[in-house]
Amino acid sequence: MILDKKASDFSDILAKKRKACYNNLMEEKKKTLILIDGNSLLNRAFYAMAVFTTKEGLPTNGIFGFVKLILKIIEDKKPDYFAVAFDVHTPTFRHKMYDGYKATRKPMPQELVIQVPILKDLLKAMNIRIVELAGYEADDVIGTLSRRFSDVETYIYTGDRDAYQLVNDHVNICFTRRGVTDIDLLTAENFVEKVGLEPWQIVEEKSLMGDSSDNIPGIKGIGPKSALTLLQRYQSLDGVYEHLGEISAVLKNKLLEGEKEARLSHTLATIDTDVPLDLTLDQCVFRFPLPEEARAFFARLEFRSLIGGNYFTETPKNSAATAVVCNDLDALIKTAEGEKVFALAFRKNECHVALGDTEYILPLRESFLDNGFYYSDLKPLFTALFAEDKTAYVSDIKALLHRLSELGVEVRGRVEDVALLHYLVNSNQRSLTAEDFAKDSNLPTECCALGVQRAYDGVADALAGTAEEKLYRELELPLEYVLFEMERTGVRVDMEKFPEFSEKFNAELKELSQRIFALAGVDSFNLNSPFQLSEILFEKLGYDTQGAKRNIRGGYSTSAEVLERLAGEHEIVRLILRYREIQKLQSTYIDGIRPLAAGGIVHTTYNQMMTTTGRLSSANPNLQNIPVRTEMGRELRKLFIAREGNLFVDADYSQIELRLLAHFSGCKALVKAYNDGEDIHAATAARIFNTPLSEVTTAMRRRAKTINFGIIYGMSSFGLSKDLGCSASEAQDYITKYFASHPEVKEYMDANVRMAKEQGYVTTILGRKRFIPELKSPNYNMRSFGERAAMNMPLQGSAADIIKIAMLRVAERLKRDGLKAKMVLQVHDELVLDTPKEEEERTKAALKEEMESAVGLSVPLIAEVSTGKSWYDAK
DNA sequence: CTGATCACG
DNA sequence: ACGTACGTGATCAGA
Repeated sequence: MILDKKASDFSDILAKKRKACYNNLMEEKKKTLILIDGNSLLNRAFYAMAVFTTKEGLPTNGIFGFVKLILKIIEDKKPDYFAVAFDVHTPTFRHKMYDGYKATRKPMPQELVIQVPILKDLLKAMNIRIVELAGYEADDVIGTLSRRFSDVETYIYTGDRDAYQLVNDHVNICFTRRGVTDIDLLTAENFVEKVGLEPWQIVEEKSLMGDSSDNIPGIKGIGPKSALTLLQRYQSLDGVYEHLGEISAVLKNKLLEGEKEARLSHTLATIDTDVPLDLTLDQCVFRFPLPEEARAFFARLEFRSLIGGNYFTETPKNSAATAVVCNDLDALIKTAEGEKVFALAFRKNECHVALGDTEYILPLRESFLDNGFYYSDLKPLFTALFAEDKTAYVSDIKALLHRLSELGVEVRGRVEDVALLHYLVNSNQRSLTAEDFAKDSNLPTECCALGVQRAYDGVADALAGTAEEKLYRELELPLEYVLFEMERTGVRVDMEKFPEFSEKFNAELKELSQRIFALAGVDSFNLNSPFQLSEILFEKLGYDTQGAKRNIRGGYSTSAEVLERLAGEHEIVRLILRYREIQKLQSTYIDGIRPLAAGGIVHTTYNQMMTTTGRLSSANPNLQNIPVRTEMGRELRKLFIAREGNLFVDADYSQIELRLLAHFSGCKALVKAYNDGEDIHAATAARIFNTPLSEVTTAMRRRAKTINFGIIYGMSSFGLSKDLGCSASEAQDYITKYFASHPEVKEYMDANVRMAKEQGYVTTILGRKRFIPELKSPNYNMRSFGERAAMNMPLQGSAADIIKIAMLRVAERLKRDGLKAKMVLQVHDELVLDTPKEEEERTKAALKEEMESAVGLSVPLIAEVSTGKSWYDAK
């Protein structure tokens, strides 16, 4: 018996139960009405998180936050009636009465303005009533409805304190602080306790103290404190003026002088609860679940996390999908043997296998007490599944290969990876999980394996014959196997060296901190706290901040860049810089890596779906940022050693991105310089400074080198000036000169930006795409960022493409030539092999050849090879 | 859980 | 008028 309980049936029952419960509540209780101040909450939601956009560049963060709030309200309050009120942009009676009304308010940013009409459309799709009336604000509309519909329990959601005045025995305020998730509930019972006043006194309070956000004047010199005291004694504005005689002279004077403003403010702050609205309660009926159009709308807005929820009428497609818990492994293996295709996913403590339209859930046990299977029990199942005649659909093949290799199962059949395929379609979305794919396919999360398979089918059909498909099939998918081998092999580390470094570093840290404390004249402070350090340097010692940037909490930056400017004059700053350097080496590289090097081997994880450009990234530990730039840091590379009897063979692409720039732009000067084997930075200097090559000084060469880097990053004069240590105008001068002497580079960069704007994306040498929605942003900084990314990605991404090709070729070549070398590291433009000494020369030659012939460019592609017993020596 | 800082290409 | 190089990951402090 395979079937234990049909999980899908089970979830049906739960859904029915939930609905029954919901209906019961509705009948017993007073009905519930939700009123939302649309503008107020959209604002809150917008500013609560960073702007994010859809793939096409439409900002949606405000809408997303708003919708999340609505879904939470639906869950918490189970509303029977629902309405969202919006302001209409025509002058209201308040503007007519007082020119200054809301005059100080900042206009909505463009990114928010465009979200308003979309939010309204979405609310319509969700069947939620929108109310607005020219000449009135959302507040007035809400006030009116809250008074008119008096036999329902009303909850008003707003971030505007004005609405407090509406609280009564059937009207409650849900006040949102910081964003929209932190909600403060105000009711008739708790109001006085929380606010210190009666609801109606809010108007009295505002007429005294005013309201800067609405630019309501109030009385000059009266703030929240005195307003509260006055009202607690005399209740109202009228009461205050009736008892002027009892009030101190100073305050009395203020009150007399400001009486006119106070009376005006009173009217402005009073919410109109009698707006001529033509709306009945029945027109605000809210129905749950939400209509299917709402789901479609969510999908269009790319609200991936929301479309899978149980908010909607039904799951239209995929109704054939069923999930079952399996407890008979043998029967499942039999079933599997009869299938040609399956999907596999891991979720929580479960292994999911999809065969046909059925998803089999195998609970995994960690201890004797758990139910389910031990992982090792699954070996026969996996052996059957990964047989030659079958195709597997999975969502992270490399992780799977590790799991299978632990069990000793060999992959004989075909394996497809949806997550990888999806990454090639949109590199802006970080690696997706099997559950994400279930959501994408409108499946419940327990059908994650089916989700993987259906998502694959959907994407693969759409990609047939495209560059993405080719990249996937010929580059990225085969590379998964190479990376898997690299990770599994790992890098040998010299365990004996850790304590040596550690002792040296710790002793020096101790001494440095003592000297720093003494120089600062304090017992001690936390040197690792930038905040405490800035207090010592810039407040206690009073050093010149030299316009150092302030960070968010008002402290001055203590970055190396700032400290280095002070180091010349102050011994303590030099010591701090040295402390920082050693602390970094100790914490990140010694303490960080040692525990990950069990058995003398570190196994990093290469993430193949992380970056927007196509590069790999490395984590746990990150072996792509081992120090090299300073001698002390570089010493740490002695930790990484070749295996017994072996050597590291290390090859670096020489200036690959600059060579790609020459190739893509066709810049005659660059192409010629590379083909003639010139020193590229010196040659650039000669052209920028209009000097014969023989007269280029080292200083000129250094500048040219910096400029060459700047070009690759889509440089600005400001950024360049910072690196060059010159003024922005001087830097601009260099840029002008560079582009004048390399006009093709200018054209190439412009073309990249233009293309990115026209088609929405840029591409690499292999056709890898990066979408750049920032280019459509109304925000200048975002757009500028997009332009720089458009200039950089084709270079950085093509370099990534090329080294990936090289890795495949090297792996094949080693196999073909019967060499025992193992690839162990990739650092963007560098490959490190661990090779038996006897094969050093053959391996060196093979590595260099394969790397240099990975692609044909209009300039030579050079890899510089070296060898050594440690990574330190192999340079 | 975010920001500051700093390691790499 | 206004902030700024491109791409990553790890650690620590301090809400």
